[in-house]
Amino acid sequence: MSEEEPGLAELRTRFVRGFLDVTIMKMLLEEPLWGYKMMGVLRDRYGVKVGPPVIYPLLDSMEADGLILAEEVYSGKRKRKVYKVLPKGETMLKNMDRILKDF
Amino acid sequence: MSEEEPGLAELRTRFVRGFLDVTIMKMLLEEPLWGYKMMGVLRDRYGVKVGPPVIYPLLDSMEADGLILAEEVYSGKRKRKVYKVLPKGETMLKNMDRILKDF
DNA sequence: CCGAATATGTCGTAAAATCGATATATTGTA
DNA sequence: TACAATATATCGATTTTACGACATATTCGG
Repeated sequence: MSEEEPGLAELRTRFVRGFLDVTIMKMLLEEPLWGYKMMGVLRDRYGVKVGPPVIYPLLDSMEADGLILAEEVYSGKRKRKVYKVLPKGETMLKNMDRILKDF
Repeated sequence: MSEEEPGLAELRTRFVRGFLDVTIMKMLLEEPLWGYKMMGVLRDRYGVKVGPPVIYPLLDSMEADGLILAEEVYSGKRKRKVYKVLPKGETMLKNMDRILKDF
């Protein structure tokens, strides 16, 4: 009916995909998360489908960069790698805020 | 000397490259620009090198999408395609602002 | 006890982005 | 008059990124 607007949803998807690392760290400030849970939050909150081949290598590289740190949490025999943001990651988030504010 | 921080400059480059269309429209709100001039502004203001094979097809597709409109301006025999932002482009910028504000 | 959901992870290809090189023409400067 | 800068535009190869499909193991509900 209405002509397609330059979709808010599409822009948000672009932003989340383009700054998935930053988005993940923002999410981590709100609640403890592990890879599988992140995929669900990204789907439910942003409508962005992020699969295992995207999330797990990304989390590994972010940890290697010193942005986040994993802690292995067991509930029974099930292992979860719960992440938290490190100081370097917090600096990155502050820099991101500055860029977005200036824009 | 100091270890590399999660660079403000690198983040800005990522943002500009990832949202080159949006960045260009923001620039167009401030001053009239054409492709060649845009490359210089992007280099001088953001330190982002954007070459001809990137800028010209992008401007064409943005015009095809109805985001911007080109006007051919002649100074002598030299042709410049000066762009302005169309309503659809303004809507996109407003949506972008909303996303960045919510983030 | 079986299937769906949870949880992490990789392979290999397919799609997309990037970017140097090239092409053409005009204008300004030394 | 020759060279640098302005201005638009494309080709093609390389590099990067995305993503379906697969693999493995645990847990929970019916």
